Amino acid sequence: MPTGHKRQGSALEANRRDELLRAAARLFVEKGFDATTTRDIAEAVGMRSGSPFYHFRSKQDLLKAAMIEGLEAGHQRLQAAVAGIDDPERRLRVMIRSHLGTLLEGDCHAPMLVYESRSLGITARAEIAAVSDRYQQAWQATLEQLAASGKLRLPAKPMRLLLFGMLNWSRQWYRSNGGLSLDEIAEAAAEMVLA
Amino acid sequence: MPTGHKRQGSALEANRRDELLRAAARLFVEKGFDATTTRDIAEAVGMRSGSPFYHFRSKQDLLKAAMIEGLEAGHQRLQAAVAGIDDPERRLRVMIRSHLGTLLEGDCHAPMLVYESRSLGITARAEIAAVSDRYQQAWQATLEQLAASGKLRLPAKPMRLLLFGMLNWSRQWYRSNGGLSLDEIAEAAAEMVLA
DNA sequence: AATGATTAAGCAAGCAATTGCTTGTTGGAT
DNA sequence: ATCCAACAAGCAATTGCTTGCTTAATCATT
Repeated sequence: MPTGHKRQGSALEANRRDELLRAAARLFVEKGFDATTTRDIAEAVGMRSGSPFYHFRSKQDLLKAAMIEGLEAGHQRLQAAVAGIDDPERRLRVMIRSHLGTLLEGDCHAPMLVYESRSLGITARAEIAAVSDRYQQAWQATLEQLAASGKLRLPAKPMRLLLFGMLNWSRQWYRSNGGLSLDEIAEAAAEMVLA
Repeated sequence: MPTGHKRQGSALEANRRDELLRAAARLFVEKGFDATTTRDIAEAVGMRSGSPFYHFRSKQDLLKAAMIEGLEAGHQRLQAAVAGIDDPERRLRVMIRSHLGTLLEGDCHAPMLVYESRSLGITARAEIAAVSDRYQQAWQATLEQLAASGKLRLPAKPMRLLLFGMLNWSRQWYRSNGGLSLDEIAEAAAEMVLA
């Protein structure tokens, strides 16, 4: 493959860096940012205690990178899910289901890292807020479309805030093996939003 | 005052202990449990770094006590608010407003400490869960009453979970000086719950 | 192709600061 | 005289992070 874009060294580098990112995200969500030591993260990927600092300048940098990566993965998943769906009601239902998926499925749970924002400096917090805002705007647009045709029980903005509360808070009580399924939660939430 | 139940020494003790509890609760909510040092707490009430340990055996004990105190204060506020209200719809509205009050008004914000449960040992977590359950049951009862007369948009249990999500998550975006007021949030939430 | 220079990636060791908590002591109210 | 409440001082462990070095892979030049 003479036109390969990556030398082997670079590929390995990216892999290890991603491993660190994923392990850190998992541990941060599991135990919280402060309760997770850089030694925990290193051990999780089989490195020595100081080695992660070759890939990331600081522990906070690691958190910031994990948050941005997780937010953008969720954003792309959302965009892919709604692609080609024109009916706004149907689109909202798909968005709700997609959001619950990134929030509760798999082992990453990256969106919940946003809750650890306070561990970051103000400049990093602003970066996160910018990425997060783009995600919110996709929702705002769809909700306003629904509100315009009288299909929402509340104005778009308060509705968005309350809806995100319902969805995000589900991380506090959702258990994958019992109780409501993701589809059921999604349908229940949609039921409350739509008039 | 021969029948006084408290000597002055005890009264002062209780005062200082309560000061510690309130300061700790505020700091824990503000910065998180791990990011708050026992020195922060001591300084907040004008003590030296080791003195809080005269009143509390450990930092975790301080958190546990603050959580229980906050939860029970909220519970009493709720009970007082609904006393004598028989109409279940009216009672739910009052409960929602009361819950938002304990959550967002004043400077204590104790209910949000529940989110710091993971910093506790399992036995302490169980104690907290027990107190928290009593609070939830008051809601469950009222919601079931409403569901029985067909006034709920969803069955009582999922409705309770989603409702608490809407309300508790409001701490993430509510600002006392702009946007929606507590009364407006309460009304919007009630609107979504009731059929 | 062979050789020397450079770099990527990580290890070993440890530093400086912080942390929760303990110990022995002291002033003041009863 | 007694004892509550707090102080002064510091210990032991942990923490994020740094430094100097090693190993292997890559690159440039002959």
